[in-house]
Amino acid sequence: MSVTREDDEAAAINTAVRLLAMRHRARAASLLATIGLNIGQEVLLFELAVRDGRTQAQLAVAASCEAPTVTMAVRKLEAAGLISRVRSELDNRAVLVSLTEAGHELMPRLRAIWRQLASETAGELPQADRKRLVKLLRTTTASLDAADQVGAAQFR
Amino acid sequence: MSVTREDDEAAAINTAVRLLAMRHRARAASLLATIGLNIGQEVLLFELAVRDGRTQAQLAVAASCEAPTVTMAVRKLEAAGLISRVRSELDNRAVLVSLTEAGHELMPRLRAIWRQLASETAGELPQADRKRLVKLLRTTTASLDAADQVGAAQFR
DNA sequence: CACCTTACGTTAGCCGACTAACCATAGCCG
DNA sequence: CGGCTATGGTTAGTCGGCTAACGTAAGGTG
Repeated sequence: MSVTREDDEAAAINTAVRLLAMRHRARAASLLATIGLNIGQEVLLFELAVRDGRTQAQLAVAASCEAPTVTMAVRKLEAAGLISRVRSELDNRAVLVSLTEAGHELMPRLRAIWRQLASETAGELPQADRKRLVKLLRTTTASLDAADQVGAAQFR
Repeated sequence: MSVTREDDEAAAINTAVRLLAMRHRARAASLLATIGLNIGQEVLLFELAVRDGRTQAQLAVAASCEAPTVTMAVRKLEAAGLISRVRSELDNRAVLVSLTEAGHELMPRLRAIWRQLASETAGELPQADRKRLVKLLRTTTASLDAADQVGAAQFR
């Protein structure tokens, strides 16, 4: 058996991340379904609630996903009547996305679901641990980003 | 603006989890690709390395995913020559999955990649924080599991 | 023994995320 | 001005995960 202590630690970290990711996503999907949303759409709604009338490209950056993902999500949100899309007058390529009245009205329920999910995730933790958790999650995410930059840079 | 402090905390937690999940998965996929693996397959290989000759149903439980997911992953791993499938003699429904020679030989490289990923994720953290991170991830995962049980129980 | 239920595995179909390739428009610059 | 490059958005196709439904085998029970 050539499994070292390091292997065990690596497995512990990687599987812990993977399992939380799966559970959190699954639970989010389940909760969002109760208000007729699919997962992935909520991110855009939250972003638009903060600042309306942004382009899809801006939303992709804000949501930290790719353009085609935004295209599909935005299309379904529009079909659901929650957002509207209008061509920008300043840039004929760009599309400005805004919350409709229905979209605005949905936000309170969406926020409630988001609080519920966060509570189910970390609600049992003491306040200090919750802070720590978020901090650690952000640190590790940033660390992975940096590694990915380097990794990608090798192919230039 | 009806966004409370609680909403902010909820968003902080949920987005932090979501972002780490995305980055970690993406980086894992990128690293696994260097040894010809697709994401999702590594879990089964690790499980088989621990105990060989398990049924797909057992693997599904161990990998914490659903049966059809195992079916597809196992099929591709077999096509890649890394595992073999034989019908169980004790139970004609079951299929026993085992690592092939090639599968065993791949493990060291797979472990190296897993260490690399864990290092890129949490390598910059002091040892104590790494411990804390894993503990927090597991606690939150368990918490979500419990919530999901309750949530699902409502439909009975 | 026959039946009903449970368990294993597969198939079909859906969904969100990605990449690659494409079209159209903007913007820069010789 | 003409053309090159960069940018916004869409389309097509892939992949992993899920649920639902199916066929088959095992196993308990009347």
